[in-house]
Amino acid sequence: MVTEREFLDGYDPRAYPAVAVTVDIVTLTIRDGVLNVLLVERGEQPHAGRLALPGGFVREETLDQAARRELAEETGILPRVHLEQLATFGDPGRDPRMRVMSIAYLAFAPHLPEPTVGGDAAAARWVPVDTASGLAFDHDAILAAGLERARAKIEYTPLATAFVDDEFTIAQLRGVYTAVWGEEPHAGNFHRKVLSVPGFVADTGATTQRGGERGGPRSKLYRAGDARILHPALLRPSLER
Amino acid sequence: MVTEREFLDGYDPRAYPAVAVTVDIVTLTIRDGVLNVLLVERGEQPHAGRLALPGGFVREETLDQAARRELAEETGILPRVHLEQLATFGDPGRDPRMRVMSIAYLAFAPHLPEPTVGGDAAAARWVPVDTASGLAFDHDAILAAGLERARAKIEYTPLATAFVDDEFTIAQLRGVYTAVWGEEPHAGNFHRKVLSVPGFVADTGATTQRGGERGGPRSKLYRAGDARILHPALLRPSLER
DNA sequence: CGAATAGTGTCTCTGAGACAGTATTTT
DNA sequence: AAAATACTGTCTCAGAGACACTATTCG
Repeated sequence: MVTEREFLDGYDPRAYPAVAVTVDIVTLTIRDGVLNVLLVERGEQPHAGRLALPGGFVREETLDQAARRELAEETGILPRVHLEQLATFGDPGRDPRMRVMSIAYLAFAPHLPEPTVGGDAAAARWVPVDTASGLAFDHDAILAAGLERARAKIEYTPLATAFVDDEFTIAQLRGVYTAVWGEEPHAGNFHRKVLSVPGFVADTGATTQRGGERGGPRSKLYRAGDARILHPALLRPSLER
Repeated sequence: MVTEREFLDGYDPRAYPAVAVTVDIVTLTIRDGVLNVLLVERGEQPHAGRLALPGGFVREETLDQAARRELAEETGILPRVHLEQLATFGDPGRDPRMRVMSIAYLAFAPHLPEPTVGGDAAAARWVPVDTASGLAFDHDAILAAGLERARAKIEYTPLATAFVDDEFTIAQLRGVYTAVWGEEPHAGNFHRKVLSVPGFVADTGATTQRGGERGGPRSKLYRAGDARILHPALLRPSLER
């Protein structure tokens, strides 16, 4: 990594152009069957009034801690959120003021109430991903990277369970795939498949209190299983193969 | 990302603790059937004398450009190397001198001569990944991340072709999978599979000049095809399913 | 010649997807 | 009753893996 000539003990960091390091978070959830992303409205220039991903400076903490802290500040506490590093965006000029390295994180959240504006954010709100464009800075690209990661990740990991409540039905889980992929898997085959993948879901023995709103039997309730990867994977129908 | 209160127009970056930003590169190649990684020997403290991943400071350039530039400086020019961002390592204390954000890159290189020590590196050399441990800083973890990425990536992309010459035989391609995965796919099934995946390889019409060293027919020569993803994928035999 | 290897044939088993059918619950 | 939905049965086809076989070329 750091080479000898450039980074001697006597090296003075202040002799180099300053670089700011931030984390920006693509937080996804599903509301009314639609994939939503958490955005904040910028109050200051540049890009005042535009929507942006929540984020902030990295302090004396790990990057993961920084992401978790920022997310908690924006939305109130988030106990069971899945967080993972996505990619780092640091091209010159992405922020007009100075060089900013943004370490993007991806978060999968279950359905939550409206975000509590506890932190810095002037106004944080959920926005359907279809209508989230024209974001500040290069956040359109960061969001796109997060969406693609999420779509790929629920294929071979049980992370779709991070979008639903602790106990859920197979139909609710299917709703996650429908919302994230933008297309509905075949209900019957999906059902059998989910139950056949070892460790994906665990039966609770309970069922829902009533059937669907427009009829239908009560469904069994499941919990997330202990598998960390899905074998075999659930592959997206499209993505021309 | 950057919030209003913390990053006003009058914000003074020098008021914050300085952060250095580097790129570190996991460069993989195959030498004599063994997966090797490019390492440099550190001349200065900390970790003087230990091996480390090559890398250096990010200048006024994109992160991809920084990685490509550093790699060229360490190894002489690299025309057809595949480079991709891996992850960012920036926990406090990973460098004892100051906060250093390292944006790790992964490079797939065809077999190359010994690296030309054109750049900063005191001594750069290829090291079999099996024997590459005890690296400086947190480079063991970065290397591990690179290896796992490489192993997964050749499953569903044609990037294994980045490890071989422009024209190659199926057996050479199989050697790539053997070296990267650490286990040999079944020769006959591998052969048929590679030819059956659309766009993985393209027939050149030519064959090798002679058969194997210990006998066997001449093999056909192929070039990389135009596929960017492999359908269906080549899955690792192990990785208990 | 004997050994090694390229490339192909074939069989079995798993799993994906299409489709249909049954049971249960709603309005 | 009619509609909706949970869940299951069954068929077909693609593909993975095991194994065997032929053809070619080396020492």
